[in-house]
Amino acid sequence: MPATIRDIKEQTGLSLATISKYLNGGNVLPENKKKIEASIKDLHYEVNELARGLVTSKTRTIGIMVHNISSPFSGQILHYLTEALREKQYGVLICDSNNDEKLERENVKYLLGKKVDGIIVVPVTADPTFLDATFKKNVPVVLLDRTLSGGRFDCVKIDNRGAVVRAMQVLLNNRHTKIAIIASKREYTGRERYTGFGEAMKRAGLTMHKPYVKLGVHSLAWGYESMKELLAMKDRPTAVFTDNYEITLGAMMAINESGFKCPDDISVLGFDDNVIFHLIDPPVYMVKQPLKEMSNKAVELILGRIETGSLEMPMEISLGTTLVEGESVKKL
Amino acid sequence: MPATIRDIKEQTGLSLATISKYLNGGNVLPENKKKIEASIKDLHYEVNELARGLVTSKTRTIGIMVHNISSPFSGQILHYLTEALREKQYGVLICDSNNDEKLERENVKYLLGKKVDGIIVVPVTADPTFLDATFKKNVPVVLLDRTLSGGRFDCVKIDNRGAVVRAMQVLLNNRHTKIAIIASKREYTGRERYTGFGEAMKRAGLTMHKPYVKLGVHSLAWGYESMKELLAMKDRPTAVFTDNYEITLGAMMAINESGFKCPDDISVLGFDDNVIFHLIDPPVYMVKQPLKEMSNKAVELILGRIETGSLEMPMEISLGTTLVEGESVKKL
DNA sequence: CCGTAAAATCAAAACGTTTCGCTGCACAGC
DNA sequence: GCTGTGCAGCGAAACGTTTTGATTTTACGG
Repeated sequence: MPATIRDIKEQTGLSLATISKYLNGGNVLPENKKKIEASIKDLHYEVNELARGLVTSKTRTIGIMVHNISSPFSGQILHYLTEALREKQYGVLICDSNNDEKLERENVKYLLGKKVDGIIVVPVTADPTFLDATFKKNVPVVLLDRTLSGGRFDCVKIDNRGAVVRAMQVLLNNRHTKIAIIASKREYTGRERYTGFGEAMKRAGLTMHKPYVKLGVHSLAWGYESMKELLAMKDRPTAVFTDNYEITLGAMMAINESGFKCPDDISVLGFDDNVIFHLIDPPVYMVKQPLKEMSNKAVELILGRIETGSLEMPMEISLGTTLVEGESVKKL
Repeated sequence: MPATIRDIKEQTGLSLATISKYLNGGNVLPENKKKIEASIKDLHYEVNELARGLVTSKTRTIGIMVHNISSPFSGQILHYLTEALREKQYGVLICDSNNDEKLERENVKYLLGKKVDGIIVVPVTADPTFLDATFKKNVPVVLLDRTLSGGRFDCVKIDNRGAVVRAMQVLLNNRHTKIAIIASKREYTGRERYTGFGEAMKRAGLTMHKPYVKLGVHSLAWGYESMKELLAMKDRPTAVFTDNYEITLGAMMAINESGFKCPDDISVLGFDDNVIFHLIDPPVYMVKQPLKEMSNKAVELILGRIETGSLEMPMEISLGTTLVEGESVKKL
């Protein structure tokens, strides 16, 4: 029912090839150009992307897989990514891996089936094999926020270790020595931040007290439970570093419910800036990631690969972070 | 490079038609079935969805347009929607309207260009004409959370007025009479809730005090500024109804910063449940929407339209809400 | 006015499926 | 032994583009 290039051919008397050329920005005589444009308007013609995709095997669509679509982190990342891609006339096919390795594997298959031109992924799994198929099909991949071993893919992330080492100065400068950490050990970011934490402690000449180290999963519940346990200790830590948004939130909930006061009884230093943390009492001292810059860089990288077909070595880009002051750290 | 149905034809000696029939679940002789399956495995064949889509003009893809992808509401909705659609083997093309009418209009065009089989939309614009094109192209649309005038589209939402009327009982039962409202007037939900608010006041024999009515936009800032103004009044309201997540959050921020205490100095009743509101001090009394049920219903509706091609009258489904108790309302 | 290079146009093939209408076969009922 | 019915299978056409290599038109210097 909708008009095709063939209808335009009938109306203008030109050949398919010429019309196609016009549609793709080629040179046609001004006179013919006029005819074609008039005909397009008259017939309400729009190109059928499916047919075009079939012959070019390009769809101008990027697949995006996020670890968990309902986290605020994903919300912001998706906002920036879709904005940047839209600007370049690319569409996005979004998948939620829901922190599930099996689903993540399926998502890759699904996206390749949809013939996306490239994939941006915030990975759940540490094992990079789930992306093998993209390699075979020559579909470029850019990792976001978390890298994978093997160095086979471009990656945009932040310098997690460095960020934590610097942030820890805040606690150290305020003379904290009994410092705990609540982190996720399942993800790259959590492990990196834990490493940074260890480094900072070591440099300060402090030793890590085993019961103060709470490595678990990326969830509000883990932050909540861990903080409860820390607060219940006879020998309470004076400060806690919390790995991410969900854990920080859970930890603050635990403190608020417990009767203890932050920062009087316990100080908190968090990761992942969010407007929430300016609201709650007290405002939390946080490490803030440059989400917009990360997103833009990821888009730039993947479009570079797609449009130049570049096979250069994958590059890993680490962006810097900033510190957002709060009132959750007490001077001892 | 990837194997096609033609390669299978060569290997099995069968015709294209037979192989296609098999791929689409038709009956073939057990013997041939074996041959085809062996060949598929051998060649790593997978159907080219682009080619299939070209001839069937179905893509098994649903377009989803949300008013603002970085809001927690969208995050949750998207999570449930993608989950339900994935289960039915449908993919999703997600667009962020970013609260921008122009972008919303473009998104419709974009999705239709991508030949989606249907569109689920949380609309920004009140004027339904931006969806006209879907009508012409026979692409079913389901509205989510907000309906549009004209009654031309299926819609899944909650009973906003009723929810507010019932929620207001909490304030009324606690003998509040000086009640303010901070709401967005740009969206359907805000206007409906405002109407419900008015109804509840009227039924209780109370009159709305103009300065207590803050109708503005759906943003943290509006909630924040409005609450500041309310607090600055000589004749302060004793309670405030806040329309949505962002406004409630902003309002709580304003209270916390102002030196006033909730609920001692001012009570708050909010809309949109979120884990945040259990954390902050005090936990907020809230109306909670059944997001999962809403999402599932929307998927059910749109797949029904697509798969049966039904042209029945559009239906509007209103689901009920629940009340989540908090400590933000004071008994007078 | 001719010859030639460059630019514009053309017809036809290709992309990988599904679908249409037809043929051939086996089997049942009379 | 004939007719009728139903099922698998088949070849060919269709879906709406882009691309290729050949051909025509244009422009221009000599």
